Amino acid sequence: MALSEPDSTVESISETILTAALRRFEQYGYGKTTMAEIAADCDMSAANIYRYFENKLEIGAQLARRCLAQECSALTEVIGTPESAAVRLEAFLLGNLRYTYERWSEQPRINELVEAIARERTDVVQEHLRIKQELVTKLVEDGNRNGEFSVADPKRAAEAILVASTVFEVPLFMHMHSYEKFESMAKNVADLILRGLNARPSP
Amino acid sequence: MALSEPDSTVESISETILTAALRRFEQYGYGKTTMAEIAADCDMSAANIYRYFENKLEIGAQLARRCLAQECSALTEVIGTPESAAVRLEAFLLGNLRYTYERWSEQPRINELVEAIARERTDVVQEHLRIKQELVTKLVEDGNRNGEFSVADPKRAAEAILVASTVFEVPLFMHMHSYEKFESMAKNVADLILRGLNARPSP
DNA sequence: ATAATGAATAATTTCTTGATTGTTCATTAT
DNA sequence: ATAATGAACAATCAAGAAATTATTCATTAT
Repeated sequence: MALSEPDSTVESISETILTAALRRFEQYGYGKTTMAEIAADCDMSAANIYRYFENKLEIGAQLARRCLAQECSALTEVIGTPESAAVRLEAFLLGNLRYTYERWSEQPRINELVEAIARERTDVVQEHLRIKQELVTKLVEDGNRNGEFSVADPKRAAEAILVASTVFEVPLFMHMHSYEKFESMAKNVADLILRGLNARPSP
Repeated sequence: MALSEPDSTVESISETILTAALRRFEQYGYGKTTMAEIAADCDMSAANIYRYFENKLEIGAQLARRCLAQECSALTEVIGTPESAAVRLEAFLLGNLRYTYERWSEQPRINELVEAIARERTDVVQEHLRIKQELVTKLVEDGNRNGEFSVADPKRAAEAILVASTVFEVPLFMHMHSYEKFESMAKNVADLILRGLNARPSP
């Protein structure tokens, strides 16, 4: 059961603990796994974990950070494509949705972790949103640069875009519609954001 | 304690019950008020309430419907203004936010009711959203008519607008920011929706 | 007939208590 | 010194009993 980890630097031991915790959280959920179990998986005492992590919630927070960072890097790829900014914005919204939905439907346990963190470690979520906003800001600036967009305040626009895509980011909503319905909603929102409502001077 | 209600039609008695229930729900919350208490306020037995309502949840559902209908009529007023469609759309988003925020901060008990209904009577919420979508559809069509907007599918656009304003409709989010912050977010979203990201042919 | 009730039942909630678990710390090993 | 532990303590959780409450229905009033 023990994870093989020959090193014994603080980093590698922390890593061992995180890996063990993740395995437990995935399989049994955050609430049901005990510090003693995590410790046993690492061949150490529960008390010793506290030399590496402040408490259980902090272990959860670090894992959640990784999980969310993974999402961000997936979205970064989507955004880094050589497509038009418009296409990439829609891909961002759809990717956002896909990630949330798949985590909700395929890893309900991990989702339990994310919800606990959202409740008790607001800072982690805030930071995640900040990073996402940076991503979108970059995308909008990109669109400005190549003439697709003409947005005066890209940061402001990025914030609005994130706010508008809240439904696609929060697992809580996922039970309300089918994936297909959400997909159609995301496309509609992308369309709305891209074109706006204003009439254009017709040529 | 009894509510004065001289009539004895089914409607008036139902009304008496609803009024008593609302007073209890406002003061003590949905969960804490008992059918016996509501009945006592109406000078009748708990059993008799079941001659007028299927069960406690149905009383809650009817009150929630009224509460939500009140919101809709407030928003209808906002939309019925002789302002431009753009101004009215922003007013709609801000009104939406204001209603949610005030109910959350000033009537936390009633909010408890709304949450119970959202969980166990999805139909009531769905209907509310449908009506709201109609409102926005009208507004968009209005904008189309007077040349402010040029939206091919107003219903579709209205759906997207509602989806994009989810944060302002769900009490659950209200604790995340101050009212001022939300106000600024709503304005940003309104701006985004109205103008879109696309570059316009500059005159 | 219709309206209303009290008593009976079923479902929920609350409370209590024991066990489990997170966390600390004095002590032991390396 | 640093790393690790077992024992102790406090907080939380779980199970089941007790009580409360929603709901039904046979019966009584109007």
